Amino acid sequence: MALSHALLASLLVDGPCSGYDMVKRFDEKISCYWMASHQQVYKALRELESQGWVSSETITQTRRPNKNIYSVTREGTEQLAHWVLTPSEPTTIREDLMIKTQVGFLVTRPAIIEELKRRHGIHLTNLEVLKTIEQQEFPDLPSLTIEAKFHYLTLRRGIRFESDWVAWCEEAIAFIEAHE
Amino acid sequence: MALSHALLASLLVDGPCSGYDMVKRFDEKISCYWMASHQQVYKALRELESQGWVSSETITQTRRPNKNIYSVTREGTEQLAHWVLTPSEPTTIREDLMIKTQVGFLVTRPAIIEELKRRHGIHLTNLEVLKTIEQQEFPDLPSLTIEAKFHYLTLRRGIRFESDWVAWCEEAIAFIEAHE
DNA sequence: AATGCTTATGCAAAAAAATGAATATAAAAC
DNA sequence: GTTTTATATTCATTTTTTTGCATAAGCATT
Repeated sequence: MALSHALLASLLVDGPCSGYDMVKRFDEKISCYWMASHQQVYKALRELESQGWVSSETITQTRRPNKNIYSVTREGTEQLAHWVLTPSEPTTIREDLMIKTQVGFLVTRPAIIEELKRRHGIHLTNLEVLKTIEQQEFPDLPSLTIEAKFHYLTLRRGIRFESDWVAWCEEAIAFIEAHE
Repeated sequence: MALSHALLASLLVDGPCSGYDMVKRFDEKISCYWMASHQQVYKALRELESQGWVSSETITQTRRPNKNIYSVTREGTEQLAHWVLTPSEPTTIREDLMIKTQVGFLVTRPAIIEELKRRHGIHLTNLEVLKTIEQQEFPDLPSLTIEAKFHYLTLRRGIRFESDWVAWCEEAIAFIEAHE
C-alpha cells in the first residue's frame, strides 16, 4: 500500500501535521506524486497509528475543532527506509485521453482539437507553477542538502512530465490540423 | 468507467476478438494506455454485452476451448463517440518511485542509484520497441488514413513518455553521483 | 511419462479508490 | 444579516482494482 508510504514520507520530509493539513499537502500536489481524498488520508493515518508507524497527539483547540497531529515513529521511519529498498515497477498507465485519441476519428476535428487545447492549457499552467518553484526554491543547486536534492529531483520529474504533455499536445494539434 | 471504453476502442480499431485476445492486446501494451487483468476484461466484456454495446458470437472449437468473439455494436460506437466528446482530466499521478526519491536520503546512494538504473533500463527497452514500431509502421506520415494518424499520435505519446523517463533517470543518476 | 506452456473462461474475496453524506464552529465575504 | 469559505473529522456505500483459485485440453519439452 503505497498511500501509507506517501503519508510517512510527507510527515518525515515536511514535518508532523494533522489529517487536514495532509489533505492540503496532497491537494496542492506540488511535487506530490500521489493523489488521495480526505477520506483515504484520515483512514490511512488511523491505520498507520494502530500499526505503530506514526503516533498522534491531540491538540485541544477552543476556536477550532480539536486536531490530531501525526508524527512518524522510529519504527515508521525504518519501515519506510525498508520499502524504499524494494524495487518498484512503473505505474500502470491509465490515460483517458489516449483512448480518446485512438478513436478521435469518430468525432469532428474541431471537437478533438478543442479537447487537446484544453489539456494543453492545464499542463502549461502546471508547468509554470513548477518552474516558479524551481527558480525560487532551488537557485543554487550545489549548496543544497541531500534531502533538498532529492526533493529537487521530484520537482524535476514534475517539470519534465508537464513539459512533455505540453509538447505532445502541440504536436498532436499541429498534426491533426495539417491533415488533408 | 474508462475500461469499457478502452475495450470498445480496441474492438473498433483493432477489430473483433475474444476476451483472451483482448488480454493479449492489453499485455502487449504497445500503444495501449490502459492496464487490465483478464478477470477485469472478461467481466467488462460480459457487462458491455448485457448493455448492448458489444455483441458476441460463440466459436465452437474442437481442439481448443470455445471462444466468444466480441464486436462493437452500432450503439456501442455511438456511446464511444459520445464519451470522446466529454472532457477528461489528467490521470491522477501515483508513482512509487517519486515517493522513494523524496526520501532517498534514508538509504545508501548506491542503493537508490541501482533502482534508478533499473528503471532506466526498463524505459529504454520500452522506448526501443516503440521506436521500432514507429519506423516500421509509419514510414510515410502524410499518406496515412485519419485512423492511422490518430494511432500514430498515441504511439508518439508513448515514445515521448518513455524518452522522458529515460532522460529523467539519467539526470537523477548524474545529479546524485555528483553530490559532495 | 511427467512437466510446463498456451489457449480459453470464470468465480470469489480482499484491498484500494471514488462518491456521497454528515457534524460543528468561526471567520470572511457579500 | 445571510451566505460562503475554512477548519477538522468521521461514517457508509459503491465502484474499481488486485489477488487467489479453479477448470480443461492440446502441444511442446525434458
